[in-house]
Amino acid sequence: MVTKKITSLEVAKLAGVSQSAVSRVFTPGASASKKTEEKVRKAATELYYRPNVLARSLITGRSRIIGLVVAHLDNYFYPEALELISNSLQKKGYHVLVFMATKTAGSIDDVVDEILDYQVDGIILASVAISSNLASRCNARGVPVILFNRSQDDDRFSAITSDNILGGQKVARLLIAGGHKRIAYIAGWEGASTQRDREAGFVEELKQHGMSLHAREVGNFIQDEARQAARKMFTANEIPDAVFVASDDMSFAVMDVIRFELGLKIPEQVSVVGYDDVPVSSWPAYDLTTVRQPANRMVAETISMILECIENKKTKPRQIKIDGPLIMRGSTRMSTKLSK
Amino acid sequence: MVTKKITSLEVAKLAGVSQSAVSRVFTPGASASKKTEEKVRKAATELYYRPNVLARSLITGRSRIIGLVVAHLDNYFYPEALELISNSLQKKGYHVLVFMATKTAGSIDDVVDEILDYQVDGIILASVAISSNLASRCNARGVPVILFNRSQDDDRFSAITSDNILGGQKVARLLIAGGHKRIAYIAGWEGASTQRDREAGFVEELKQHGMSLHAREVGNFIQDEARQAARKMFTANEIPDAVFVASDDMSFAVMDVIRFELGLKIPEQVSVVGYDDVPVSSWPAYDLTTVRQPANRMVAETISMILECIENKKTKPRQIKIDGPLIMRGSTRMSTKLSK
DNA sequence: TATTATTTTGCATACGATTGCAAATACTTT
DNA sequence: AAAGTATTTGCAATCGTATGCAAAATAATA
Repeated sequence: MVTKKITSLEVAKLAGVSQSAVSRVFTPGASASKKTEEKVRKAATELYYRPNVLARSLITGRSRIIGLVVAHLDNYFYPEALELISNSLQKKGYHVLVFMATKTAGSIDDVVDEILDYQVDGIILASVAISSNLASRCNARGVPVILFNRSQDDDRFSAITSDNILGGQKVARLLIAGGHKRIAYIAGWEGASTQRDREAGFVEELKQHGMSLHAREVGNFIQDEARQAARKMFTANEIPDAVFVASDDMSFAVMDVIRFELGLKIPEQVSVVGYDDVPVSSWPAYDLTTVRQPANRMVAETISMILECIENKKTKPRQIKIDGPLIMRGSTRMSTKLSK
Repeated sequence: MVTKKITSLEVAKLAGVSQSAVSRVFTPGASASKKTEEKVRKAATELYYRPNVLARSLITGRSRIIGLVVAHLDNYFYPEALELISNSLQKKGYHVLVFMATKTAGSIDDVVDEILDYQVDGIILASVAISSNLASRCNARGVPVILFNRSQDDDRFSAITSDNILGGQKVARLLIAGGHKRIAYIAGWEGASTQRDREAGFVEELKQHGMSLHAREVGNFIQDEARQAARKMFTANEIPDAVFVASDDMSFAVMDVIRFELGLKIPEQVSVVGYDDVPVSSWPAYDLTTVRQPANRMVAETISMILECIENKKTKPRQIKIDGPLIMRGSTRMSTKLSK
């Protein structure tokens, strides 16, 4: 049932040339005459021959595999990013080996070790951190590591994020301009640089205008926790008239609580702003004002960065921040008429 | 900067044993004495040695890589499935090489060819079809192909789906029981077995009750097209009082049109039913009645099936249908009071 | 303790490709 | 047509590991 594997040797025999000739035909940049090329290609298609990528990798030392570690696939920003990443790499002849960074499946370090076992040419960590020790190992093996949507105080790897500080500032300015007086914040997971930067920019800008947070809760980038946070925040004595939520994903949960559990009007009584601009945000049922994370540009930078590092081993890591626009929608009021 | 690669030979030298001894320690099921195992492990950890999966694959003929082709990552059912698949395989020591099946990136056949180049042990096609010719090639090479959420009239590969015919029937029964008189359907892509089965079950059950479709449009599983379909359907002379939409993803678009563009009330004037039960469906802003596709069970079957095929090359392909419950929510009325 | 049965070990080969090197062929040039 | 230059081509080594085989070491038995 299982036919024997077709190797370059079989092709060589059929074409009446040496095995190396076959290899050269399939190796870009190698020399072969028109005549042999023709013979080889004919034999190859006849036998359905295709080079064994693994065998090739063994000798070239390059696998054309990129390891991608991703968490939070439940936040739609990541599937989108994954799709873009995979597509772009596919076009460049690379492919993506995916690893989930779940809490259950051991530490990230173990996952990265497994990735390295596959001799990947590079690693992209999407919203995931890495230990200093393992970072050194990757470094030592010449495997570039790129952080996507997460930065880390370690200049051994590149990090691509949106400009979260600026994003936070923009949100603050918008809410202040809208005449909001009791401005609150629902934080993401505090270990994440994205969370910290968004909050820092937001709070700093409030301060510039003589304001400070009226309330603050933590949602850890998890919808259930965001719901809890919203309940607590909006059943207090003096409820906020605006809330900035650290991610769109959490925002939806927060809006549901505000509207359907507590019966408050958005934006008349409460303005809500999110972060990411995932597709759902533009759906009229939410119509969420948010800061766009330009996934396509972030991915483009990530890809060109990782390929550059692969081509040229001594490329210096860089931290890149990409500005994203504030997308004004219906979840925030601009008028200064008082709520309540 | 880049330290030399650590091979089993280095470890062997340090441990004072032969290379094969090292190999045996790292090969499950091979024999090695306590003493050498100890020496080898010590040397290995000291040098941070880990076996090269690619080299191993070359000789064993098994890569422990599963190729996964996925389209429609924008429909949340698929990220969820991807996460489950990757996690389950990770636990079994396999890993997932992802390929996007975009319209832009050439045909599926080319993609599958690329997958085969990596000597994958198996292929999962999520919502994607494959040509008969290529199927034979996979077969000939002993690479099992499993269809996930899609079936095909070809008994060379296994297919795991939910029971879409039954699902369609359930929806019909529900809508009939709710007293709806003008029942419509918005179809997915007609090339998909899931679409065909859902519609077949739905229409058949209507027929059993002496009814037929009051209106029918095609959305192709694409939100924009679903929106168009809804606009057309609900601006006609006699609009439906219930619509079954072939996927949740399209349902959201349809609901938005019905409520926000046309100002109709759901479920008072129109009942809406979707298919999939993605997370958004349970959010109160949509609160969509739908048929659940039990992703975890579907994935579990997929994994056990593919592993079985890998272990035992002569496993016969099977078509598995998994029943999913109808999830009653607020987008359908049960009372028989007439709409309008 | 001698003999047999069982493990453990190292040697050498194989997996399927790439690539440096030298010989062979093809193309220029005079 | 001969000499010189540029391309092609095949040979053989190599990448890092697994594994059959026979020898060596150990354990079990008498």
